[in-house]
Amino acid sequence: MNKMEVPAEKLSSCSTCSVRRFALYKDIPLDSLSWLQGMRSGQYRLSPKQSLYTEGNLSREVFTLFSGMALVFRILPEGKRQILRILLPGDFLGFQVDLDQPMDHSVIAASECVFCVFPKENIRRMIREIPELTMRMMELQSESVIDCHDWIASIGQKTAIQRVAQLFLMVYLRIRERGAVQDSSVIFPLTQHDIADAVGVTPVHVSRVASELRKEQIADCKQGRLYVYNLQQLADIASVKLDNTTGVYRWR
Amino acid sequence: MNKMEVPAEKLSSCSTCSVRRFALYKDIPLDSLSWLQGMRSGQYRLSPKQSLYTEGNLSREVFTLFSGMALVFRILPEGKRQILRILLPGDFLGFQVDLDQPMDHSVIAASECVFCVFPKENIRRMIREIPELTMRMMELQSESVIDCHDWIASIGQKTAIQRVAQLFLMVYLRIRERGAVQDSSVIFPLTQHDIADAVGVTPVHVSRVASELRKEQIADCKQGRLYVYNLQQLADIASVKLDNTTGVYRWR
DNA sequence: CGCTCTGTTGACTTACGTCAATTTTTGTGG
DNA sequence: CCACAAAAATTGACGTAAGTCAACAGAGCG
Repeated sequence: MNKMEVPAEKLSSCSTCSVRRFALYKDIPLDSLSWLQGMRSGQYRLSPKQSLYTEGNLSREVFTLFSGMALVFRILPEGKRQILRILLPGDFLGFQVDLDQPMDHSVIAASECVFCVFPKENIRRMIREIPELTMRMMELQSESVIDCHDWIASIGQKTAIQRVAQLFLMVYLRIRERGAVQDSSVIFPLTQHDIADAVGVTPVHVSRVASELRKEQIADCKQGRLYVYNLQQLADIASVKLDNTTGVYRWR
Repeated sequence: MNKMEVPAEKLSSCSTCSVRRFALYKDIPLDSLSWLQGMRSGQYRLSPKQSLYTEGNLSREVFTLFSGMALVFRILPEGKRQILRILLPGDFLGFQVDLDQPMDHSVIAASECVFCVFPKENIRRMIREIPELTMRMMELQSESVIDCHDWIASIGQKTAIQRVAQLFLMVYLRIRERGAVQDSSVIFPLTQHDIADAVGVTPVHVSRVASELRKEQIADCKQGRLYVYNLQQLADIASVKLDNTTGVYRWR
């Protein structure tokens, strides 16, 4: 069996959820949280490499990643894989307006993952009943499109080292928002093969540019962690303008 | 002055609009069309190369392309341009949930264009007042994300000729849906430079792969038109699976 | 302890980029 | 409608970033 249901007594609770502020539900008032939790049908636990759902299949559920890291990807007819999105805790996935449309992508766990599960009908009900949720939903979708634009511009116009640098930067900053930086490093379970499929180069070449970044003491990724030694230089290489007007470096 | 307001007596009318079936408003009941038209603040006419709005600026308006072809793009710090979306009649653009967020992209006309203009507040009102519009809005956003996924997978994993073939195919099929095919050709005002910036290769190389497709009698693009002589072969080269279960070739 | 997965490194190939000269097409004004 | 300039496309010679192939070295795991 692919994914495991988390037993009822071990389910995490929405009211104390530390990643709710990144989730679809971030603006739901505290007194509605138990109602929200009632909408959730459960949680799935996945081990690395296990699949949540697959391209071409229907899915009756949508998800919020609760913990771990997961990959959204497609397999092309020639068998090549393109990674489309890197999922971090709080990320919402699997939503489609048309319930009977097959998924256009697959999802696998990159590390040990827990997903919160919501039947699609519940999501539709939630959207209908809570107008703010509708706006939040659109906000998330708009962000998705903007992220896609970043990704397209990176793959379309940048060199291999720039793309890898941008990927490292993006993941690092996103994890940092979640407060999970330790000694300027973050958990990073992707293999170089995964990175290669994300940025559209060969694994061998990823190895080369990664060792370049290591040699220059800018960033390193080893033993499941990503070390960023010089954020500004990493951004310069990626040719990304960091906004640090607030004292904290931000993406745009 | 960049864009020209269409004078009131020459405005096109929503009730007879031939591209409404592709637009955000496609499911609005006929008796609400004058109300819809009241939400529209006017129309802009743009000549080729003129800009509708620019990355980094705020925009108080959203748009539906009524006629012509336009390009959504970004300029990267090094001055390179990545085209992110090709706009056809009926396409909705410029929407963001947060009214004070600057645009993440720019839009220019590729041919003579007319855009329907809606103040953002009106769109928000429309969404609030017409629940079906909300769902339709999400549907459009989901489609946008799927299109982005197609685009990413193409430039991430395919060769230059495959990417160009996919672009030709996509544009051809989308225009064909709109019923604007003549002698197996469609209006196509993009230059090879535009194509290059869309698929992430050099204009010189676009010329080479285009002449390859011409030599093989598969497709040709000249004098502002795109000729598709062999749709199936074009799809094969692009490595796109066409669905012709309905007798008509469709993208997925 | 051996097996598999992941990453590294070197030699060689190739798809695509760059530069530059030339032709063709498009647009504009007389 | 033609003349002209500007823009777009083509072609060839040559350069280079990244791909391919292959051997090898650690790391993780039963």
